[in-house]
Amino acid sequence: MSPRRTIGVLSRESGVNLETIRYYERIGLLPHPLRSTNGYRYYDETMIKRLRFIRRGRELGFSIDEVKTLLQLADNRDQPCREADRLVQAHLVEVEAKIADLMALRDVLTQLTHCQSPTTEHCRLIETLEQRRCCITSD
Amino acid sequence: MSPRRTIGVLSRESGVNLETIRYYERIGLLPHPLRSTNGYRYYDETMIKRLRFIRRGRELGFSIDEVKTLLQLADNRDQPCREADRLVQAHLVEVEAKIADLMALRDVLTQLTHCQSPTTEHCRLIETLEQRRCCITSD
DNA sequence: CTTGACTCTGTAGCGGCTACAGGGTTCAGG
DNA sequence: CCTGAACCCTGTAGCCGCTACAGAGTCAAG
Repeated sequence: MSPRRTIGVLSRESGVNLETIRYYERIGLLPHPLRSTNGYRYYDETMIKRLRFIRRGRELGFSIDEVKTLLQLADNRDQPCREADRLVQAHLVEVEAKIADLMALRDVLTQLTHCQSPTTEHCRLIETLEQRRCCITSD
Repeated sequence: MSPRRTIGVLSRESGVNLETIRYYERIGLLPHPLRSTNGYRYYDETMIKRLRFIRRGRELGFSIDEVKTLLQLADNRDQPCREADRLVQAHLVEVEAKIADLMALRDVLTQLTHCQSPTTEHCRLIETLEQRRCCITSD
């Protein structure tokens, strides 16, 4: 008999932090597992898959709620793919907006680098913070 | 006599949320203002500048602690500009890393869009979450 | 005198974890 | 049989940077 899959084992197998697993259970992202008489959680191997699914979804930047939806979609395979596609599209729009924001920010910061002023009296950054109307236009 | 500058007025003048101003005072980013006998905070016009400075620093993505440092630099103009430059550089590195991350993410997401599968049985996103090793390489 | 707009303090919530404290359990080595 | 390490448990608090109350006091216009 292989040793039973406690939370620590599952954590190592799935690559998800042990405390995070308990957190996911608490917020309803993971089902309540079986408990031994000593109160320990024991998991079957389907939980590894489920946690990896969650981890990948999070790595792709989906929120917990979105991951929850995706899990439901994965569990009910007869539903149309449109919902998943919609999530991806919406997320893609957000990511692209964030990229644009950061690139504008990068341009401003680049202009502020390599200021060789011996004092901050004429420091570009400080002057920018004090005088400019607004560096980032959107919002 | 113009009406005294209460926190609400300062909020409107600086573009910083009223509750945020109180929060900044609490964490030591803003000095304690004068108080009237009724307990109301009253601000002089230098506070507008200070708050705008903070707001712009935040818009540029600097953390509260970094903004605190920048405020000190702005207050002590005889110090070399190097410290400010160092902050900008470090921040720029972070921003560029984040852009790179998001662009990789965008590429993955783009590949996942426009899945026309009538069910999620062969949905690209779901399959990706279930099967792929890892979409984002770094970490 | 009332009404409504302001102000105050203190605390709790957001997301997504992470890190304890203070206890119980299990197992291997001596 | 005992000890100690390595687990496990619950519950709560902290992180960041705000934001949103509740419940109270204050002020000025009509």
